Amino acid sequence: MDKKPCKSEEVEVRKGPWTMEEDLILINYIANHGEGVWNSLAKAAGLKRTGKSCRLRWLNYLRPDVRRGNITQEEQFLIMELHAKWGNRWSKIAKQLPGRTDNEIKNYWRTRIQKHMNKPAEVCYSNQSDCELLLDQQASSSQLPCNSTHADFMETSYSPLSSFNHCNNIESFYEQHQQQQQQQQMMIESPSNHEDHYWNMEDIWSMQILNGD
DNA sequence: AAACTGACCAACCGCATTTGC
DNA sequence: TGCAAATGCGGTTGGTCAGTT
Repeated sequence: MDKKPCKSEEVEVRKGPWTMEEDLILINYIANHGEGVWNSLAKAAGLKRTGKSCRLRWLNYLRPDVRRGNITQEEQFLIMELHAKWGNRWSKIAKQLPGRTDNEIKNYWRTRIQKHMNKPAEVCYSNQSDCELLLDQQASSSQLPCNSTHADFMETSYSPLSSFNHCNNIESFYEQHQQQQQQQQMMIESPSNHEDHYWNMEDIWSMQILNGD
């Protein structure tokens, strides 16, 4: 992997995708010591990552309350509403969608919504009334009435995943996790040429399921 | 089957803000 | 009050994969 020597001290800094081992170390460390003070956390945990990288990994992927899976129509509706109100304030928008990260919303906006907005035939809102028109169109095709509020959505359609209790039996989880991966590997008979062990979305989901959801 | 293309998303980078001394 | 370090945020990049030619 890409490694750069640091200016002041010759410390290796890992970049690129996180391995399962690194994730395990980070989860374990935070389970025991809590999050925060990321630079010293990274050092204390023995991770060759920057504090920034650890924080990002934790917030966007490893946090137990991160909600994976497709953005629902109701969430899309809410994102569009909030973006019309606040612009590219992704973290602010993300706070209104529990379990979703600013990075995820930002990516979603750019790859899905913005793409459609650029099409000339579609409504591109430049003011509030245009936006409301678009939102009404969205809402009419969803389960929520067009005058639904954020609170309506939250009460009716959002059910947060129960947090996994990562303090307790994380080691046994990993044993199960690895066994599952091996079984899946055998089933699909796909040659694995990765030297590192990478996580995928399903791993995180199964983590939450295994821990009592 | 191979090459190409576009969509998606994890992770990095740089800058702004906050915090602690 | 000023400075350095830590943190937070938004923009961007690069890798992967699925679909198409």
